[in-house]
Amino acid sequence: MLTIGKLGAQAGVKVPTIRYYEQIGLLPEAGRSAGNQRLYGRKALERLAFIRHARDLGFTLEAIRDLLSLSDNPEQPCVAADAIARAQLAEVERRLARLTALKAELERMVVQCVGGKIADCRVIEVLGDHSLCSTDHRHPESESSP
Amino acid sequence: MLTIGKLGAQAGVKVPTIRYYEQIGLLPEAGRSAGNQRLYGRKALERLAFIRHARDLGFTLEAIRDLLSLSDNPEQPCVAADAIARAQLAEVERRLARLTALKAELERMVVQCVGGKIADCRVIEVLGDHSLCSTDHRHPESESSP
DNA sequence: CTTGAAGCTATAGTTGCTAGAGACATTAGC
DNA sequence: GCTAATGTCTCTAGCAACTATAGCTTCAAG
Ligand SMILES: [Zn+2]
Ligand SMILES: [Zn+2]
Ligand SMILES: [Zn+2]
Ligand SMILES: [Zn+2]
Repeated sequence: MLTIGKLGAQAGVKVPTIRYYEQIGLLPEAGRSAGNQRLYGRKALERLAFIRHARDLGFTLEAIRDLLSLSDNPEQPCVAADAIARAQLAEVERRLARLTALKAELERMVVQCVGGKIADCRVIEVLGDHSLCSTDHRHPESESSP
Repeated sequence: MLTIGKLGAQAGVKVPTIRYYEQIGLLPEAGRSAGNQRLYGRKALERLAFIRHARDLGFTLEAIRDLLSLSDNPEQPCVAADAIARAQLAEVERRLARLTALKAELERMVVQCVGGKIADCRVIEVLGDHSLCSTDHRHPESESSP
């Protein structure tokens, strides 16, 4: 049996994050010790490691919630899980495309600046005028982190 | 003079976002009409377009705040602005590297799954065990959107 | 047996907006 | 001139996915 701190250390997840996951129902309520401290077993560690890994791969908590409930039914077909993964792949590919364009623009900006006064700075100039950009990098819609 | 709606349409920024930018001090308080409605001139439009463009390029509002205050002093040297742009470029490059690794892992996952039961699903399996991954894609630290 | 680390709850803050409620202003049609 | 439809006003609350703080209690080492 692991305390929350050991569990977090094993899974690479901070203690408040574990409590947060429990609060939003991603982890089941942990059993408690006599002194009211959470205690975890091997299954909880596996589940938390799954969450951590999926987060590392950029899945949202909502997607992870679905993946977890799928993995709780091992006899079901896996098409739904695969669809979630493919959607995540598509999302990553979209971000990749956008970041590639951003990188190109940022490189252009910093390379073109010859380093004088702000009034002549190419960085400031380009930021003020998208028509100076070489690509259409504008923000289409929603994203999030990884 | 533009109302907030026209300004937003011109700059490609939603009305509540403009009010939010004013609230956090990124835009100066706008003048008001007799009926207490905000009115904007050409300078406000330029400033808002600058913000929008910088957001599109992934700069944080904090970075944009600094860039704006730099651009308000046109006689100063531009090294600080260039440093902000280079930091943003570095950030984009870090995200790009990470997303590239994620893409590889996700592709591996979906390709390896032969589509049977959840119990045999490669997607679920890999999510549960990072040692099945081909790269070290783990989340080092902070990120945010672009 | 004492002390310091680790745990507990509950609340609030982060970033960059977005959505809603309910009241006032402006504009278009008749 | 009047009314209805937008547009704008303020204020508050909510989103993701945590992180931080405060003020407790419990546990483990010396
Ligand atoms: Zn410069
Ligand atoms: Zn541009
Ligand atoms: Zn599968
Ligand atoms: Zn992995």
